[in-house]
Amino acid sequence: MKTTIPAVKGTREFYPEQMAVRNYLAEKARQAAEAFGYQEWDGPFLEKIDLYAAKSGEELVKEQSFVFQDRGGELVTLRPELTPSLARMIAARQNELVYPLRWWSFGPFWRYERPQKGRSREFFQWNVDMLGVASPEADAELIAVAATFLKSVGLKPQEARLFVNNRRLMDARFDALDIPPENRLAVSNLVDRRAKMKPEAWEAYAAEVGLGPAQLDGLKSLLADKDLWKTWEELVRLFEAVEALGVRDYVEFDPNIVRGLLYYTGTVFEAFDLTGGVRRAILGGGRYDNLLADVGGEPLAGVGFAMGDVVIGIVLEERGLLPPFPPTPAPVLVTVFDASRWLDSLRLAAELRRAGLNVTCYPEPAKLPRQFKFADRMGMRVVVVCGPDEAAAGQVTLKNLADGTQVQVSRAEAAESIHSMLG
RNA sequence: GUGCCUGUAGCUCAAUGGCAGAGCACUUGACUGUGGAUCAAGGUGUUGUGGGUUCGACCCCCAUCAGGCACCCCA
Repeated sequence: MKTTIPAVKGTREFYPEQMAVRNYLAEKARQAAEAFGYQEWDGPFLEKIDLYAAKSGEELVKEQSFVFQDRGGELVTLRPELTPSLARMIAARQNELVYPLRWWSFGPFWRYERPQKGRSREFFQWNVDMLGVASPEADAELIAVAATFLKSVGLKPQEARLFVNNRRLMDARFDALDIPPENRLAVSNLVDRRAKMKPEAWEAYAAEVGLGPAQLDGLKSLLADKDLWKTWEELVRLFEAVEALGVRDYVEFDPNIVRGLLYYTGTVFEAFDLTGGVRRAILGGGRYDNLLADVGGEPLAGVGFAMGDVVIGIVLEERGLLPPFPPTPAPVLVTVFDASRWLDSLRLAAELRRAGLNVTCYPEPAKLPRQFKFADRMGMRVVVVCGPDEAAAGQVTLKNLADGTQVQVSRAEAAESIHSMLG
């Protein structure tokens, strides 16, 4: 026992019940993306570190990447995000691809962080992007994909919501407050930080950033103005489109959403759990119209979002929204009565499989109570017994574990009876 | 990278500085052709590791390792 090697810090082990959750999330993500016509794609899991040097934040590359030297001496990293791979792959075939391009992906990512609630070092992320369209209506579609997903996993508008803002709007308002362009990043960070700080500390931070009392008052009333979006055409059109797409109740304007990533140029949005639990964003995204040009491609407008599997998993777990997953994919157990009937049980199981059923045959002769208990604990629904009595009569016994009833039928019609028992 | 908290049975956790325990789980039986419920019986620990204080340490002190939570950053 003492010699066991623990799992790597920040990784998660997917026992069958956790694997079922992961597959469930991936499947719901697929359905939401495909309902809007997005194509599935993926990039490499290993990339050269240089790919991220250009556009990702300094910290992401220098502090949070799993970097190592390969045998050829090259510095490679387990991918910490997908967007740079997306930009490269699109730039490489920019003239051949069909626009507007709608792509989605679900796969593993790694970031060397201190693990905590909602954050692990190895996680899965759903990415959805549209390139080639610069309209607010395109932004609205991405928001609708996200809202469709939230709805499909059972989250109601009063439980989870997408908060939307626009960087150009905020920049215009910062200008109106005489906040110089070189201070915008610092002020954006200030806004981003507000929810996590005490008011006094936040105001002290504001002074540090260089805001005067009048500017601070202006900023505070700006951030309190829930109707600010009505003054900005892009957002007016976005909300009209969101309404037309049928997800308006999942979307709300919030001037406090700015997001950390540098490459967002217009619309930005984040989804949060409204019911407490986790204070982290479930998903986040926005418009990035300069990214392709920044990696050497022709200018190409883009909008997209990413959702990690960890936070949404916690939210659904805490809200009791995860459906029950049967432990086994086989709802039928064929018992082995004794050694003399062993091979016949194998034959019977094979017959049932040929009839389209997923069937587990108990792997050895054992007392029936043990075999029934096994079926019960594995969540099976029908147990098939073919002992000496049934065999002599050419029949099998079928027991329905849900209600305890059982019937004897001829072996030839066993499969059909089981099908009808399973509904 | 910074701060706080926690390491005791397979799991969740007790134990004033004085004999290391309970629940759950597990195995067996009551029930040798039928699961869940109930009852009974069964055994499991280098108290994370190394040192120190003490007549005596799970408990106090130091170091170390591991984990959790928050910050940072972000999905």
